[in-house]
Amino acid sequence: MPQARTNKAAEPNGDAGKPVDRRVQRTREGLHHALFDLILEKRYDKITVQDIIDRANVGRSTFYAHFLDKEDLLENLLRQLGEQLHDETVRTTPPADDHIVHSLTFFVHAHANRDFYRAMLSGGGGDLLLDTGRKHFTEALRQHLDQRVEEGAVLKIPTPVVAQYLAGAMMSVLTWWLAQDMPYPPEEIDDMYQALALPSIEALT
Amino acid sequence: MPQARTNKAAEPNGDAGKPVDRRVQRTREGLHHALFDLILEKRYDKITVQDIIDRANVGRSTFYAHFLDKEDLLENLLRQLGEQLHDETVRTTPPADDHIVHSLTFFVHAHANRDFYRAMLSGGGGDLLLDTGRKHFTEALRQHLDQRVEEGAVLKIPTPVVAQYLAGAMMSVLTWWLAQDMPYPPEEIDDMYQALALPSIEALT
Amino acid sequence: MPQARTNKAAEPNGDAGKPVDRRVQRTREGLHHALFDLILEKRYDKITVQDIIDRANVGRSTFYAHFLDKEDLLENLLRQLGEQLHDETVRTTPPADDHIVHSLTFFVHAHANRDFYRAMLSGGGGDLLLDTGRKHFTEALRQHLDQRVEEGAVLKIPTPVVAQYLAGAMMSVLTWWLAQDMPYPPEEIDDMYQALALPSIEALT
Amino acid sequence: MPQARTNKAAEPNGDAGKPVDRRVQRTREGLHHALFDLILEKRYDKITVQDIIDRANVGRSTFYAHFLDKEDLLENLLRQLGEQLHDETVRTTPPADDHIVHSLTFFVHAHANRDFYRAMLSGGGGDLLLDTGRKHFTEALRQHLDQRVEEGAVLKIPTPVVAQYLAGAMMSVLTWWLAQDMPYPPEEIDDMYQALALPSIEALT
DNA sequence: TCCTAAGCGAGACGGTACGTCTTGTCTTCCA
DNA sequence: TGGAAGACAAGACGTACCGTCTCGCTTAGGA
Repeated sequence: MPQARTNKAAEPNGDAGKPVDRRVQRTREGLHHALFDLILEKRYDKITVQDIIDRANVGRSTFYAHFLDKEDLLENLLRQLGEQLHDETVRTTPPADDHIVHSLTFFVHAHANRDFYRAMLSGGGGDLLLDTGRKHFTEALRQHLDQRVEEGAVLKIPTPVVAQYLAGAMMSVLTWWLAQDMPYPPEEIDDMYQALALPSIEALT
Repeated sequence: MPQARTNKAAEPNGDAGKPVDRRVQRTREGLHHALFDLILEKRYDKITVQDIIDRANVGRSTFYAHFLDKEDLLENLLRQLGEQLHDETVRTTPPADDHIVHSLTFFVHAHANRDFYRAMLSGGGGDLLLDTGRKHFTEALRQHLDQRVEEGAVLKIPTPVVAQYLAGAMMSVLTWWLAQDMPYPPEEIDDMYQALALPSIEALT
Repeated sequence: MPQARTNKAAEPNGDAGKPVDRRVQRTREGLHHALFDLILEKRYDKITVQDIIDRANVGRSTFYAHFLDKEDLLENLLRQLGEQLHDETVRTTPPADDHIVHSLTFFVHAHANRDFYRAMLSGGGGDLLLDTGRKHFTEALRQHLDQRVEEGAVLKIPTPVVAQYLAGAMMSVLTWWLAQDMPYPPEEIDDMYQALALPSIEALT
Repeated sequence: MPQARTNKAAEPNGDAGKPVDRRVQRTREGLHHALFDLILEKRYDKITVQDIIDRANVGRSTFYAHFLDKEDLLENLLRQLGEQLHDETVRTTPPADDHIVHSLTFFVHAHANRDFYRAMLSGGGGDLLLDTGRKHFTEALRQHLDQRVEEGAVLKIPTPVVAQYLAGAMMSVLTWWLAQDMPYPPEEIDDMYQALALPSIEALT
């Protein structure tokens, strides 16, 4: 019976609760790095736990003390990357933006980490990556739309359907763009996405 | 080295070359059935080749004589379902249709086979199902759009991007709809999809 | 849950029941040999299942398909050696023998297989070897003594105690003799054993 | 490289050199107790170091600061019990005794500590117990026999062989007696042992 | 009485072996 | 004699212990 584990990096916020052995932090980061590097080298679904712990110079039991399995580690890694992405989004947002959602940031982030993204999408781990991305995106859209509803707008189509529609379209375009070796710069592909998405949204009310 | 195998269902049409041992056909169908049933019972990615051959009352080597692996069998099974879907599409199409593609058929088919679809999407085999669906859909869209280009229309956005966008949106909505236990009848969810897709297409020219 | 397994070499006797794949027999013998060889090379309790299967060129699961664990394999091996010993005992017995039990055969057998015996006794697997030996010996003694009782003899001490006493003494002398690098030929050490054992037996009635 | 450790209980005699933190003594005793108790509860070879330190409320490193491993701890424990046995032997010896060695004390001691003995013998730790016992016994016999030789006796059989023979027989009878749930009182089983051993010794000269 | 070195609990860690599981190949037997 | 049954090699999995180690806390014993 795989018992629940912490799976939490030490909260970076002020000095709180647990002291958290510095070793723990180092071990977790080492495993993150090891997986990240390995993904760039071989298909995700061919990577074994043994590969990871060899790379990270970590004992087998240590791995299982921190993560439930390879996938759990990946989720953690993705969460971290997601937070990094989110920080960028928030920090770099131009105040006035006629785009419904920060889709550009996605494309830029994918472009910057193209090797990793491509490796994930073609190596069998794409599901998790896309699901994570879709979830973020859907959430952002939902908030945007709900806000408009609160402002009095009346939508012909339920919010979740719209959010799901636009997020799925986004992920699909992103995937295709990466698989084609990014034949357009991030800004251009984003323009296309927005050009397709905006009419749908405008037609909502 | 996994050598190439037949991987072809025996052509059912009378004329063709091979006589095709009736036993072969029976074996293949037995395996199809076994996998289909098992998918309804347990997560796809927890189903083992052993499970399948036990269910089908077939020896291990027999399985590998017909299919490369579990996934190959699934592809075969999906192809069969796809053909069934295609037949329905073609047969039932109303001649004049303001919808760009036969999205309704997808929803209807998913509704009819909801248990199977849901099992696939939540059991780890969703990728293959969605990819197959997306491929069909993308292809239909591409043909539709190319035809319009040939008729002289000038599109602001490259055809493949549009096709990918709309297909991805479709799959995403379909997935959400199934995961939510189909809160709308197929016709209604399809209307929503079309309501979102049409403005984008009209804005293309 | 480790389920019960066959643990039976195919009966060599005429044509009976199971056909028994020849491979099975070969695998079992290969594992026997591998363990036997390894025992001569390193302490028994430092031998791992991995060592054994590497040596025998056998897959891990194959090992566990045939034996419960390392100890189970050893038991099988010892049983085989025991049968070999028993055959010798029966075959070579001089019809008239003033010795109470065939102790000489033990010493001779140990002498012939001295490397194996010594390795077992010093390598942590002595228990099993001695228990097997003691069991054989005790049984032989019990039969001898019971027969005398049936012939009308009256013993001052219960048969099992006597059998246990003499068998334990035997194993102890055997162990010591081997540990000392057999400072006497088998016949001589056996004479000593008999010289010590006979007075006890004669005093019984 | 496991370095040598003290492995010595603090000399109880007052004057000696080192002051020896009282905590040390307490810790060692706690571990002894913990192991002793655990042996009565579960098979010796299923007891882990973790079990022991949990029971003793001791840190892992503390355990290894005092003992090399589980077996080392057991040896210590047995040595302690052995000294207790030896004290009894010496203290309670009747001045004149026609028995060659104090075999009775063994039986009595085993009877008094029957639970512990039985647990050891059936739990995989019997070897160490019996070896310790056999060593004590052999030594006592050797002294007895050597003394007789010095008195001019001529033995037909080398002393070590005889000692080994009688000690092994003793341990074997003891083991059997315990395994049978002690069907005779200690005095009776000892009488049997002596009745079997004495004729052998008398026949020596 | 204070101070300091030691003993200690707690437990993270690298390692190793275990017994289980699944895969895709290969051999044997049987119809 | 061709195909089904299933034995097999390979190797990853998650678990269980081991013996080492690094932390701070507590505490005895010499100053």
